[in-house]
Amino acid sequence: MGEVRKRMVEGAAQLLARRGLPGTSFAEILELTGAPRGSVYHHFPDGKDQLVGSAVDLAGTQLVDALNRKAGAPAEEITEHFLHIWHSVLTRSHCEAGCAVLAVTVATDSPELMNHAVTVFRTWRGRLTELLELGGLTPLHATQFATTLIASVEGAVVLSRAEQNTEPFDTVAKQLLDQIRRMVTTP
Amino acid sequence: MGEVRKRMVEGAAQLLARRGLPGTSFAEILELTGAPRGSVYHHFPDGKDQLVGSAVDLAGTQLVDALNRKAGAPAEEITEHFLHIWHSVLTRSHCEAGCAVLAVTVATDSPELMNHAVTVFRTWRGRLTELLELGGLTPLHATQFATTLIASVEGAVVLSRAEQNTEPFDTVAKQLLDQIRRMVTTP
DNA sequence: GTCTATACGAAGATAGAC
DNA sequence: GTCTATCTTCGTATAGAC
Repeated sequence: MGEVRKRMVEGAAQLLARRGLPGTSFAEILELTGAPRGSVYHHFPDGKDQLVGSAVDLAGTQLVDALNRKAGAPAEEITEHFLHIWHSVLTRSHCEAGCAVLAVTVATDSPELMNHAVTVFRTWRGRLTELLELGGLTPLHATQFATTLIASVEGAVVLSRAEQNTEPFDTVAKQLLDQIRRMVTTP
Repeated sequence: MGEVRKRMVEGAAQLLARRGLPGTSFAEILELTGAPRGSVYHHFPDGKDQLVGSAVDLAGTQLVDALNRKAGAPAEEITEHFLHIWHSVLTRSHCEAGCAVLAVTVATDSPELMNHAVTVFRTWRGRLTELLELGGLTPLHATQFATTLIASVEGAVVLSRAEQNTEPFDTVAKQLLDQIRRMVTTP
């Protein structure tokens, strides 16, 4: 896997999160990464869809990798970690960035690209469910809470980005933590 | 307010919800509504931003109007109604449509348009807070839950649309109802 | 692998007649 | 208010040399 290609995929993921699908053009990616224009279709013969699809996959695996670092921890800690990751996305970008995968789902017409996004969402739900179950939740609670956690955080990130303020996110995060604590203490 | 203009705004709102900001082009709007091409810049002298901004405003007021029909009802019923509205958006469109306001926030570069979206989100939070408080919640619980309700539902709609299935939404909705019931019974 | 140049199409916007 | 025609910009994609 080439170094240039990797930088382009990372750049695309960043642009998706910050400016959405229409804002993720070749011109912007090349400017951001300094990659050579001539190599775009060398690395991505299928064009933009292939590049964006790779960026979605990258965003997917990055989050899974981050979650896996807490494998075996109690469900409450898994939740805290998941919330921390997304809080960092907001703070590190001064509330300019959101979720690259969500950005694709609401703007693409390509079934191919949508499949990438769906796969990532499924993977997140699946892995989060496993980790929560490993962390002490019943299988039912684990699946249900994993879904709510992802949905709520995705929505909270959207609200906080719109407001340019982490307050909406923090408010939602607090309630999610309350919820997981109740689940842990009263099974 | 002209009849044609109204149809164009409604069409834009629908396209935003279904195909996102890039999919909401003049050509599509004209095809969908049958409006005359020649009158686009007559009704919207400031072009696309003005049209999309109006569509966002429309989506905003439509939801507020729908919520207001339950004014005075218990908090649990307000919550059910809010969930029902968004569930209908999914089922009526066979999971093809989502939230027009969210679609704009993650794809626009225009601060002007973002302001429209932020205002709508704030209005929703504000009105929902009032209705929940009117329905028996403490002021603190009302603000907090209003934010969580909007964030969770927005995220759940995204997941369900991606999956082409209301299951993620239903899972999240169930937990939100559990939560509001706990808030009502244990103040 | 990378370059320049360019074709092609889509979408937003404008001009001027009716 | 509505029409046709046209301009411009931008973004994707291709061609062919180095």
